[in-house]
Amino acid sequence: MIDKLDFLLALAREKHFGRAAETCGVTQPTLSAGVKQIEEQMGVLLVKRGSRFQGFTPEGERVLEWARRIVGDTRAMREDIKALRHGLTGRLRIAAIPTALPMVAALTTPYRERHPHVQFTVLSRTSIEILDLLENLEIDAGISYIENEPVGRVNIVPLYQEHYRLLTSADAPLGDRDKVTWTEVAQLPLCLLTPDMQNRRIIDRLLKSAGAESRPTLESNSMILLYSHVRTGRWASVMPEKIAQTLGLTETIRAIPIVEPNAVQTIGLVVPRREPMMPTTAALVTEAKRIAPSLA
Amino acid sequence: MIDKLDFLLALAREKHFGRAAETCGVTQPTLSAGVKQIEEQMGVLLVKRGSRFQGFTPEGERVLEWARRIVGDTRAMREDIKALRHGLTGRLRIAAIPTALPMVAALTTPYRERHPHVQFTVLSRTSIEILDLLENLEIDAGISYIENEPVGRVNIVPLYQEHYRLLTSADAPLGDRDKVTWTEVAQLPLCLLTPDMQNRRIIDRLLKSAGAESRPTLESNSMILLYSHVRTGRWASVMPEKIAQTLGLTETIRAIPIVEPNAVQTIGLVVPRREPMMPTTAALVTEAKRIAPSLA
DNA sequence: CGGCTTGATAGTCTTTGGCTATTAACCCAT
DNA sequence: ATGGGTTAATAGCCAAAGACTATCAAGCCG
Repeated sequence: MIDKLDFLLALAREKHFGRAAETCGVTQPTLSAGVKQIEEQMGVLLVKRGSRFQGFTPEGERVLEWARRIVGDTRAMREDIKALRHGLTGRLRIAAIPTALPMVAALTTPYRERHPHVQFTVLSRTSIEILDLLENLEIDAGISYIENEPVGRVNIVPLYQEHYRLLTSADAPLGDRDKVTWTEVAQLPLCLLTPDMQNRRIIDRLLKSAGAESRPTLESNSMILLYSHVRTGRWASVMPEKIAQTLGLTETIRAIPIVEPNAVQTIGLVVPRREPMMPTTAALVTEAKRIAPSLA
Repeated sequence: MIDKLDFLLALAREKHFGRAAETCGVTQPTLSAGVKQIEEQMGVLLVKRGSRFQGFTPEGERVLEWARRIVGDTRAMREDIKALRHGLTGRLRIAAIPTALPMVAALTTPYRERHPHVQFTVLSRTSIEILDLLENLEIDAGISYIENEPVGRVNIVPLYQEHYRLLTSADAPLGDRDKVTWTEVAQLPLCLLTPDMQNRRIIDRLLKSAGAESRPTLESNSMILLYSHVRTGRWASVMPEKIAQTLGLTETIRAIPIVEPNAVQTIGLVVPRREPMMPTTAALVTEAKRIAPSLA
């Protein structure tokens, strides 16, 4: 029964019977039969069919919600019992927005001190994708913006605040300043993240509210790429303070506070709202609460 | 898998392999094998054995908690989908403390107006038993005292307040009074519920704090029995106002307010804390919230 | 020590679940 | 239109799981 619900989750992820079957480690006919069996038990069609996958019926969507809970709880139970016997083990899957990646180490390092047998997988994703992955049980925790609070069934632990800096060469325009305004920043040719990243949308909003338009000269979804351009001394970018520090400032590259307004965004840990949590996830929440004050 | 978890729940209820198997509709070896299989999957002994059932190991208790959630959610899912198709159907299982039984009709009657296809099972139980039944998924909702708030994973909807009355014949001692004190009441030979009922324990506490001892002449777990004694005119009892009204006052039997103190206990609906709830249970909560003000 | 209760074990049979191979429906490009 | 390519359903087969009956072993109690 639970395996069949898992089939359904895979189908929701992949939107394709064959691929869903593959991720479940079964063949396509097996997955088809499994889905059909749930439909018979429920007495309703759950999947809209027609020679190819066409999405779920309303009942199907509802069953999916339940399936996420049930499958999630089942896995959590297994982990829970395993932790009772062997301490914390297994793999903790985390996804973080690119600008938060440098802060992940602040979480994983003390975590590993306490629980050396836990392995980590850390993915760089957009804030939207993170919520999606959480929902589909593909990650155990996310690190993302937490302003628009409760999007879905998640719990939130604030971690730190993003402050924005203009990254530029000391001898470039504005490079000698102690602080700059958003209006001034808007005049520069910038390297920014692509618009699917919330960081970019936040910066766009700030530029716009300063009366300027966002017209970045270069877009990328990689902070490394943005930074390597800035390092040449010929480009400028806007980055959160923490990541700018981590990437390392040289004598020639400066990170200048941007004011008017002195914008702030809160970044936090996002975990599935499940009671109790998986033990590995619970330990991550504990760690987050522990270190949050020291990051403030 | 889910069936096996259900075996485990049955075993927790019955504390006996044979009887548990019977309630699950399987034979004893089948249940034994099922339990053993979960133990193998988890890699831990869950049940303490020794020629007869001796309770659960700590890991077993933990698995039980998860099993309750998972099995409960699975049933809720089935009900949920069924409700989407056929409207609300099925059986709603309620347990209430004896003194609250007359109020159940205030809930079931409007409920039935809206959802005529739902059938009811209403049990009279002690407040302790109600929490136990809720925990073990044997009832969908309870009606009980809600003072010592969150005992376990439940949600609560206040319904009304119990006020205490002395039930006695008009020509018996105190029978002509407009109100009496607890100290006075303590002097009478009373018919009260048995001490396993919380109502009795509350009354005992009130009598004690009035400096008197509780020495009921007659104890029973049935309100009907208590009332039938009072009706003879030779006995007296202490009952909540609502049930006294329902049982019917005659010209000779009076319900006299008891003061010093004018004690009050809140009675409420208690449902499993599950998100979302079973649709039939959710409808009951809606109904409870609707009628609560009119009972105040 | 012997009968009774309770849970485990053995042996048999049915059901379920998974696989491969094939078919049917549809999309689309020629 | 028509034929190739894709995608899900169906058929047929086999292995594994699950459930039942019958029996056994360990305690318990008189």
